[in-house]
Amino acid sequence: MSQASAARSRVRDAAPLFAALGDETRLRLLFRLSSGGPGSITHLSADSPVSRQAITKHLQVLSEAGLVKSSRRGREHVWDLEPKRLADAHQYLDRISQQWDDALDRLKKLVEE
Amino acid sequence: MSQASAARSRVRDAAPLFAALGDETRLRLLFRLSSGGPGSITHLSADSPVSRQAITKHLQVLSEAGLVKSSRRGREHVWDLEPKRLADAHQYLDRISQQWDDALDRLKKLVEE
DNA sequence: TGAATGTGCAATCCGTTGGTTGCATGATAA
DNA sequence: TTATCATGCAACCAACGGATTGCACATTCA
Repeated sequence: MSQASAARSRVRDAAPLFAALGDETRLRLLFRLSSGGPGSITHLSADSPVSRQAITKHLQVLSEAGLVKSSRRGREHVWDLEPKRLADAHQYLDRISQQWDDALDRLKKLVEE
Repeated sequence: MSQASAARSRVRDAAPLFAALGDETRLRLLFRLSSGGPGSITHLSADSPVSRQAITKHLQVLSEAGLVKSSRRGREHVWDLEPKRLADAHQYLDRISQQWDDALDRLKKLVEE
């Protein structure tokens, strides 16, 4: 795979991931899950100002982005974090800032010569 | 400030930041700026499949999120990265994964007792 | 001055999204 | 078995977002 097409597929993977993080309700859900542990939909929507259905939809979005996963326990659906995916987001940011630092270095050397 | 309200204001700050990152065209712009250095609107939109106006709007969004800044040079507007803001995004992710690790530790100790 | 270049502004379009409400279904506990 | 509780499904709505086009304005260069 060429460098350019690798960059394209990175972007295609990263955009929905960040988009999923780009909503207050969803971020609150993530904070809630990371501090309070796994929980059912009803449980999670009890802490929230919006309706249960809204929470369901948000969990769906987070799930499609790979940030959470669910498992059945009796009649409940219990949702939990998927921390690997957070690490992915980290990596994308690293990649950008690394490129940036490299570019600055090149510029610096160019000026110093 | 209480812990809860600090968390709320973090969320309010982080959501638009991630939302700005959650678009393919904008991510490509960031990669382009981080690897190719600063550039004018016309320059940046030359590399892109979408129109110049679209690029302008995206730069506006990135600017409101604090990820880029512009300066005039003659009749051009030159846009550049604002790397501090990338570091902010890093921090938010750190906070979530840290909380998660802490929660896991607590759970572990609870089970071990 | 006049032509070319870089940008901004405004209107418009259409798909997506965040949210709601109402009802149906499926599992559990008394 | 019959309430009850946790979800799912569907329709609907208002607002937002990404993109386009057309035109105006400002700056520069010949």
